[in-house]
Amino acid sequence: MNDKQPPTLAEIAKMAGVSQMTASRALNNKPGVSREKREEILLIADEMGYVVNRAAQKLSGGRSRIIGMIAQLHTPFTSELVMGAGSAVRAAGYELLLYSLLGGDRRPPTDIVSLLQQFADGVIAVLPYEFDYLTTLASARIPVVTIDHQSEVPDYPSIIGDSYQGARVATRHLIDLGHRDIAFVTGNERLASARDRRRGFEDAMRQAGLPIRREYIAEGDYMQKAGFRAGSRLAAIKPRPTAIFAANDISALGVIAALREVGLRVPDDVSVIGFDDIPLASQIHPALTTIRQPMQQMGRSAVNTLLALIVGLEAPTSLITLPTELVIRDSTMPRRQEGTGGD
Amino acid sequence: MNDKQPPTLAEIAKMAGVSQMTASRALNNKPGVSREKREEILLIADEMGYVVNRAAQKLSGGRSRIIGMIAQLHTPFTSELVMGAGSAVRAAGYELLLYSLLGGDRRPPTDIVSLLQQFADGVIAVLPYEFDYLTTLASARIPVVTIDHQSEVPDYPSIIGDSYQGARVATRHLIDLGHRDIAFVTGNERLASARDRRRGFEDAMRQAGLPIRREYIAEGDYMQKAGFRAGSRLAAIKPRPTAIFAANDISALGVIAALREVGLRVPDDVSVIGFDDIPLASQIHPALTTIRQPMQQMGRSAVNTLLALIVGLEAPTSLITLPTELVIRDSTMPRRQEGTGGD
DNA sequence: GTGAAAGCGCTAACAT
DNA sequence: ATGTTAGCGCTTTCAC
Repeated sequence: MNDKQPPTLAEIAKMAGVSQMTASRALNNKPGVSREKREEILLIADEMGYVVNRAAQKLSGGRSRIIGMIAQLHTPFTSELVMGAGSAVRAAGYELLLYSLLGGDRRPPTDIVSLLQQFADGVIAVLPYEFDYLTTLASARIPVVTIDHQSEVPDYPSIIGDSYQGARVATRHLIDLGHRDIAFVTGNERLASARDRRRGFEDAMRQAGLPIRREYIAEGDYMQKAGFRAGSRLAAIKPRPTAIFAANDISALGVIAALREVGLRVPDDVSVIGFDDIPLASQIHPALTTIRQPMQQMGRSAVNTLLALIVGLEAPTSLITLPTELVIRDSTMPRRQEGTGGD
Repeated sequence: MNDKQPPTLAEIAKMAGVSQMTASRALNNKPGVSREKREEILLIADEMGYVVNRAAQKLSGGRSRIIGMIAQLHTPFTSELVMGAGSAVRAAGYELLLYSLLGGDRRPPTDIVSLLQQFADGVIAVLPYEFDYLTTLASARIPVVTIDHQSEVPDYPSIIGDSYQGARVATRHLIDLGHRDIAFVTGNERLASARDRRRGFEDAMRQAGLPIRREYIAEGDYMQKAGFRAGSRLAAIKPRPTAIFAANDISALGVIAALREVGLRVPDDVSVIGFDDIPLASQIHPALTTIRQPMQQMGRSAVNTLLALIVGLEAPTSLITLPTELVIRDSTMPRRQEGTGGD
């Protein structure tokens, strides 16, 4: 381990024969330095391998040029969010630091957010909790933007995919294929997106004049395990649904696995449609019909909204809704005419 | 946005009628404070919602109790690592902050690591690069532990799964099933794990007296896309391999998708075995036979090694190799006796 | 255009 | 057991 300490601003300044402030201004691209000096300072800093200490930068009241993000990272959905946010952040000369909620976390991550606030200029929150937890936050010293998490009275700007419309379109797709016995696997209904998808499903059914059977609404939570349980339950009901709309792709995978376990084929026996269009959706067999949500773009929008807030601009709107889109693949097909649904 | 600034140590100290240092000692569980005062200080801090500013803490030479981790987060493998590391870190009263390498990143993340070092007491690196990049690091002011990334001359302690043994066992499994025409899809060979798996494959083949055909070694990089390409290529070779060993599960998924696309069935026409045992492996169809790597435990080991280093202990060993294990599921089966492999 | 002083919130080191 | 001093690396004033 070579332990030569990294150079500090003071050292760079001394080498360049200027004051710390001048060096600081030069390195931060701020006015008030002659072109000559600026170039020399930059050169020296580069040669010395100078890297600004962002902790000190932030502590002294400046910008750290870091965006914090808090999310349950081990899902394809948040992975895509991170990729989108990451590229947007870099394009703006910032860096993204992440905090991952663990699976079982139920507690409000209050101190985590304040931790992030100590380092970052803004934070993006993707929380699988009721909104209350967020508003409980000790203080919002820096801007916060949420994804997939709008509240009725938005305290923070939010980016969401159009879950309601997407769910309607998904349901409509199934109906157009001739299905009438359609089941729904809910998401984590502490999240508005899950409630919206359910509403979308129900409204579409109603508008088609189709009944919404209580047993056909199976509880899920956006995770595969619950999707599997829901699928098992639904497979056992008589008459069995001929189509299932799962609130997201991950739970659709669970549903499909459960269906298979009892010998049902997808889509021949049961059509399945998901939501999100995670990368995996197109890779599995059968390729999943789903509603595409522009996840990477959601990450980017969150960053851009945050960046605007950091610079002091008001957020253009407090709720940005991005459109969703039906992607038809192989897991849905027209209802079979024989009395399949029955038994 | 309520903007009451969070209280500082100074305020807590004043409220408790003690000096800052006493408050600091009390809050950090350090000796030198009477039980009475300590309790009062803790109480006040709690009531005021005091949260230590870790940036300041670190800057002043203390511990921030943060572990940094840098990895390409959007893979199931690293997700598991993060979960393991996250739980270990919490158990020790630390927090984990992550930096995600983006897909296309080729450049050495030098300044990122130094960024992390400014905040954290130690960093875990999972780098999809040659080791050189890491050693290039400006300075190692704080301990660094790597996962899946040992070098020949380890500068940093490393945690790895036993890729060589695992690959031998995987290959042996295929051989025991009667396969002779066995193909191998490589991993990202800039990583030692990928090279080890290839060696394990080759040694097992050799020891069984089986030939290693050049065309049966298809280049991959641990990602699904490359797995798909490899699968397509292998499917077209005559005689076609009757079994394929993919260097990790993700590329095995790609292989399977490619096989399916040309009408081949898994495992009936071609057996496929992966490596890692990501959660998805058991969920897809057919459930994937694979070599289990204790990913969460690898994350935990990395944290514990790091923690020891932080406390000043020497790392017990500089290379911790965790055992791997064969998990037989449905994607492999005995070679069919009819002249299948041929055409 | 440049610099000096002060301080962000905290903790080591050295008092007492 | 407790307090005082100094300083981490930087940026904000406010000078010139």
